[in-house]
Amino acid sequence: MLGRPREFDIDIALDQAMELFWTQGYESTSLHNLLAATGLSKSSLYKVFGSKQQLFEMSIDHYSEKLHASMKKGLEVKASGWSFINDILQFIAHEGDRTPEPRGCLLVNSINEWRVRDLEIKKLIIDRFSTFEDLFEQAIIRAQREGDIPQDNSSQELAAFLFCSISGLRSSVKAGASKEKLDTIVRFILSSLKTPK
Amino acid sequence: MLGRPREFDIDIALDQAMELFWTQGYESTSLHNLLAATGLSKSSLYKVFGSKQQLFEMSIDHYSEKLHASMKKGLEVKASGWSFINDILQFIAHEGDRTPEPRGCLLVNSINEWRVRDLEIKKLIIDRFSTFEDLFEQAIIRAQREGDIPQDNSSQELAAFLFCSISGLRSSVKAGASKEKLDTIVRFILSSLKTPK
DNA sequence: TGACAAAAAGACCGATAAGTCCCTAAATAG
DNA sequence: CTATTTAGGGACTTATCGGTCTTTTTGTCA
Repeated sequence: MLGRPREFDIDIALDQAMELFWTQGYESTSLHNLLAATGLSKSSLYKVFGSKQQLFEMSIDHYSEKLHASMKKGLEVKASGWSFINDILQFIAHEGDRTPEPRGCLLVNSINEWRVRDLEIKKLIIDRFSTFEDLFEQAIIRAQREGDIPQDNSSQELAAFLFCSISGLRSSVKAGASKEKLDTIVRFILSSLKTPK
Repeated sequence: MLGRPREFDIDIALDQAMELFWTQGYESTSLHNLLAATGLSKSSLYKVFGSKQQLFEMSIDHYSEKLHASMKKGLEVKASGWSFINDILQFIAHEGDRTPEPRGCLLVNSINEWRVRDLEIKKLIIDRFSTFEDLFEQAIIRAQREGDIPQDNSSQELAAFLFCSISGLRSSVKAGASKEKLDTIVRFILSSLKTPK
């Protein structure tokens, strides 16, 4: 309790930094940008977050936890596992309607950006990926139980396919595909999940 | 014919620069790296290619033309449209076997890297994308003619789906998915193409 | 009130970025 | 051989990068 009290909220600052990394990527985001976005001074940022890279890692964590929590909640709330999957695909496909410059998923962006350089970061990202794939599998298991997806295929394999499809959909959105094309892709993905192999 | 003759081959230098951008991305590739990779002097590089960004744009062109030519050739040579599609998916899925650090596709990487900043570059990349989607459509049309893909779905829509799936597959490869998982994904993609919707 | 502790401001640092420019080297044309 | 023309080497410029450190401010506790 001693000393001058902090004038900012760490969580809010982290959220703002995360938003910036999400929009711009790691390399293109300068310390200067981060200071402007968070309103922190350089010394405060370094004292609290250590370094740019550590702040990025914390941003990845923060993003994953936030998104995962909201999706987990979504899965619990939705009427069916199938509608959960459907809604996610729709939401992603229509990102271009909500913003002129779709930024996709921070994790997918980052796995593409962090190539050779830092294996620690890659590991961190990959680890988070599996969290989401697990969640998709839960949704698929539920949809199979509810009769919307045939039991012929293993839920794990279906989850891998769905995850891959979503990554591709993200790229297509970024590549500026038309609404019609995106709708078509979503239709195909959904239909593929329903088809016994 | 006047003056000191050039001591390097422009096309070779461009190819080397392209390889570097492909491996490292734009931001992470410094002029210094480019000079080392091409063996050019700074003045030569600027005289011939103008700037780092122009060199990158030329690299995108070069990559697209090279890849497109080889795929076009491949489509002509292959026994069937279906085997062409199959082989491409296998080739991409197994990139991890050929190199410890898969670099994916320069175009997909770049569309992810060039976010907000430069719309000209984004346009250039998107334009190249459609070239490949067209080629996929040709392959699908052929496979439909040959009876390997049902005619129920429009070739254009199938091409959009295939293209999206390939982008996703590339992300999965980069994310270090296991061989089994990648095989599963490929199996699902192929099966989806064969299924009337 | 005064000692103390922590936060904030921002001057400062070395490294490196992309890009310019000048000078020398090397070829040909006359 | 000389003049001309272009290529190449690399010093130089300006800006910005991530990161450190000192100084000042602002609070708490005794």
